[in-house]
Amino acid sequence: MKNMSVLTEKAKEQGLRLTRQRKVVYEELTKVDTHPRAEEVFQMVKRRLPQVSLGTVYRNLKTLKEMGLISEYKYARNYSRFDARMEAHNHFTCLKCDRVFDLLEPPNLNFQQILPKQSGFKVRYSRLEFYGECPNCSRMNSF
Amino acid sequence: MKNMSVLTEKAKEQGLRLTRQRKVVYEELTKVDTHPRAEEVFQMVKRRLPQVSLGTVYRNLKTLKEMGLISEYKYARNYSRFDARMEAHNHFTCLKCDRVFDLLEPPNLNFQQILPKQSGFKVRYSRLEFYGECPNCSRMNSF
DNA sequence: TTAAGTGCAAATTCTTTGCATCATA
DNA sequence: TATGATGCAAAGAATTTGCACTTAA
Repeated sequence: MKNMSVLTEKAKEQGLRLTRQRKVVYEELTKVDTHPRAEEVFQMVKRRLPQVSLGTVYRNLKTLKEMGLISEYKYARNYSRFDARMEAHNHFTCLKCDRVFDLLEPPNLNFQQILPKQSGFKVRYSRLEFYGECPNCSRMNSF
Repeated sequence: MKNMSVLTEKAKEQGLRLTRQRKVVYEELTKVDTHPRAEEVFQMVKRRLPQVSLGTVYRNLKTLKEMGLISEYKYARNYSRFDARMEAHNHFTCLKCDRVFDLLEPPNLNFQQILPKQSGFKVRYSRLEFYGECPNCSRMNSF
């Protein structure tokens, strides 16, 4: 699993230990593309490490984020969702089933179209979030 | 103040009462363009109605949102920000001073560029959020 | 008059943290 | 073996809610 070598590398690089808990949190997060919440990650990790605590999961999610290996999204809900996919991409949140989908097509946004060059705003990053019905919920036509 | 007649209208329309607290919450929110948090709205309202409670402010923000008179933004923080400006617009969040600016230029986004027509995703609305340095913090050049 | 709305405080939800102990490097 | 990480439980921060009282319509 090449993902693990990235983790090992980064950990050594930053003088951090590679504990079983940290490894499993990262492994489980790379397995899914559902942008799980901390509680959901906790449940996934718990299946493999029954003794793990929620606090440890929170601490490792924070550490992995600081290592640049995962992203945290706080948009549109009162809790965070986590994602091990690090390429720039957009999200589609289904208002019905609450799932978050990745939209991998590049956004192709022209910032200058929106932010005039002389405005003085320096964009570090941007996020484009879509909300609506996913194909599955849309098909059931019961919105 | 024409904003108030909108409130009166909507309230009558939906069989809701127009209490002093509800009125002042809305009035204060229309006065600012700083996207205040619930606690900040509470402080603004408290200056005019010292007896008001935080719970009442939360309840009224929720009600006003349901009335379609204000918007709630939960992006990027663990708390909400509220806004009485209802036209579609984008936001710029300064990573340094944490202020949120309105960007009124229309986004001019072509959804189909990002979401292929046949994808099955039905977009209800989208949000484009910029993050970076505002003109003021950018000028101080100390990021 | 009467039910929607309020004030107050307690409860909920998500997240962080202090501390004694554990285990990686 | 030294110290970064863990488990546990308690604390925090933002928000919601139950209940008796108030007030707009």
